[in-house]
Amino acid sequence: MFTKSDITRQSIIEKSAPIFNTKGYNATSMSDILQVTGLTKGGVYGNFSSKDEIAVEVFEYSIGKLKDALRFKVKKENTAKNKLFAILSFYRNYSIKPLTEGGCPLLNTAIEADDNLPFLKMKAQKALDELLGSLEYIIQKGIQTNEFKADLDAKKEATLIFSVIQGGLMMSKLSDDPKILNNLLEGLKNSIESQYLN
Amino acid sequence: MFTKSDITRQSIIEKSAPIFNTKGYNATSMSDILQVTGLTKGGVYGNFSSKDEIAVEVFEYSIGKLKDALRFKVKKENTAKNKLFAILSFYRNYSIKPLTEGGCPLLNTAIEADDNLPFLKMKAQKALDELLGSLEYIIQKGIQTNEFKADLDAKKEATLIFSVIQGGLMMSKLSDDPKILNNLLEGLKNSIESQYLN
DNA sequence: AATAAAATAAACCGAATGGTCTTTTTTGTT
DNA sequence: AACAAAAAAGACCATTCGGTTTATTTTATT
Repeated sequence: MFTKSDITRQSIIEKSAPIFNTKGYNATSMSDILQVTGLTKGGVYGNFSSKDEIAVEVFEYSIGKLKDALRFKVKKENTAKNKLFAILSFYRNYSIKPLTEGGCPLLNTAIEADDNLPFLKMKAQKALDELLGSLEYIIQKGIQTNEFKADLDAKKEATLIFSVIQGGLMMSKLSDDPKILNNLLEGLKNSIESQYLN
Repeated sequence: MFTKSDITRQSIIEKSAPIFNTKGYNATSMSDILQVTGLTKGGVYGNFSSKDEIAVEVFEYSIGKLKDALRFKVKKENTAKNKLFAILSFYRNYSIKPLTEGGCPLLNTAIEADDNLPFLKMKAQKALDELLGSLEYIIQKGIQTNEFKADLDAKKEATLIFSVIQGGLMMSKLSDDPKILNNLLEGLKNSIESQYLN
């Protein structure tokens, strides 16, 4: 059963997620969180011991949502090619319609945390490993089933695809132009079609 | 002639740059700046009207240094291919040996500023445009001189190269692993060699 | 050397920060 | 309905925030 505190806790996480993802960890204040949750300090600090703890759980919540959405789209496809295409299609227009307001939580957290917030950096590292791992796994499977060329370097290709997505996201968001990312995704699609397939 | 205040102003910018680029705009406090410059509030606010003004000039200083360094390396080469290679070589090990402590100021500023700091976002937008433009120009020139294939899409290729660099930077920095970026750069080099040349 | 101007020091300001603590309210159990 | 336990309210705290103001020192000009 869900205790009242479970529900409040989850509500704090869900309502704070867009703030952390938009303003970042440093610029998100406790009073922001109080405002968006409608709670007072007692209510929040009764359920979390610190802002850091909220930030960590918010990140895991946001990244979990992203992973779930990707998994859902990938699972529906049967070929490695179509699984990769599903991932690319997931990121189409992501710069203007992200899953969580503020853009990609991995990118945002990675940049903000890498020099100063080790407790968040660790979580982001793990998330990156998992996402890259999934991508690599799909490609590896494609090779094993003879759908993809045998000499493909799965890890290398996974890294390339993900770097294009993340770099493209940054550029599209900065330029307020979803086409930058979308064109890159189209390019990836073409090169998968022309270079991966047997 | 340089007035005393010119020198102090420049010294504040240069000494603050690593802090802004490492901690970000929000996490950099005026007292950080006082500490690193050895000045007091009077000394700093006599030369700058606000923290925002310092942040903007620091960004332009850091991005200027990056552009200068790139220009210097590019100018030494005579072919479009070698100019592109010079750019790739500039980013080799950038995640562990950046020009300015804290990594790429464009990437850092883009991510922190895009939702909340419009005055910095504008500057980062302009910097991205210029860097992409230079890249595109090199490729375009390569096409015009018949060094590169005529059907190359210069803008598209420039965007792809830069997205890989920026995405790779993020991943290398997050994973504390320069090889991620270096391998991507090597891949870019190979694909320029095999797909651009006539 | 005297003086005017530029630059810096240092005290001060109100507002906001993350966090604590006690009191009150809400909840589930009997 | 009574009561114990859990949860939330809200006053309170020291510290830090960016920024202002006045006094002092340093610099350049004569």
